[in-house]
Amino acid sequence: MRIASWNVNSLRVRLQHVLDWVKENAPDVVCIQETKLVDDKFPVAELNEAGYEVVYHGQPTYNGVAILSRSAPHDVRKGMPAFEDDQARFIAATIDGIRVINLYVPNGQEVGSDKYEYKLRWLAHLRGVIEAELAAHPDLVVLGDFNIAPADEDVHDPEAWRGKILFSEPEKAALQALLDLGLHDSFRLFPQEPGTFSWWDYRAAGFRRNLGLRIDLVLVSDALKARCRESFIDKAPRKWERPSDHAPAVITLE
DNA sequence: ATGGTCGATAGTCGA
Repeated sequence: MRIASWNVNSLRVRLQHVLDWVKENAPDVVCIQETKLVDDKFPVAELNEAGYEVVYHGQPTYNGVAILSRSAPHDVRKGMPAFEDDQARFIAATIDGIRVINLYVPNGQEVGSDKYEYKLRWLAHLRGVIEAELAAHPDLVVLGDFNIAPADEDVHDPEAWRGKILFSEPEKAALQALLDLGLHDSFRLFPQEPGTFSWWDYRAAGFRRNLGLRIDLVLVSDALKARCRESFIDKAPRKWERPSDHAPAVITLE
C-alpha cells in the first residue's frame, strides 16, 4: 500500500500534475494540502475518472486539504475536534483499516508573530487529538505539510535557519511532542541521500540551487513502522513546468 | 538587511 503527501499549492493549477503523477506512481492514497478551492469547485469528476474517491475540506482562497483513495474512506473528520478554526487544515479518514490524518500545519510567517502563536497553539491542540487517535487506531499515519524541519540534516543551511520560522526550537519541540506519543518520521527509517528536501522557495532559484527544507513528513505509528518498506521524496514533479514549490513525500507499506 | 516568485485576486496577502 502506497501513501503520499503533496502540497500542490492550488489544485486548480496543479490538477494535471496530480493526474500525471498518480498515473505514474499508482499510490493508493494521496493526501493533498493547499487545494485553495472552495468545496463547490473541487474536481470530483476528474479524480473519480482517474480511479480515486475523494474527500475534501476547503475554503475560499487559502489552505484546503483533501484525501484521494482507491478504496472507500470511512469515519471522515474535517477540522480538528474541539478546536475553533476558520482555516481548513485538517482532514482524516480510515482507508483499508489505516487511519490517515492529513495536515496543513500553519506556516507561522515569522517567529513571535500572531501567526506564529496560532501555529504553536494549533500544534499544542493537535497533540491531544493525535494521542486520542493513536489510542483508537494503532495503524495510524499522520502526514502532510508540517511547516517544520525536524533536524539540521533537513535544512540546506541550518546555521542560517536556526531560530527562524520553520526551524525554531518551539516548533521543533512541538513536532517532537507528537513523535513522543509513539510516531516515527518514516523518512529516517531508511538510508537517504544527504541534502534531500521537500520544499524549495520559488524565489532566488531555490530548487536549482537545492536551497530546500524537508518540511513534508509522513509519520507512522509503531504498528505501521513494522510494515514500512520505503519512504522517499519524489523530486520529479518539482522539475515539471509550472510546478508546486513542494514535492510529494511517499511511503510504501507491506 | 532586503528582496527575489508564485497563486489568489484585483491591491495586497500569504507562503
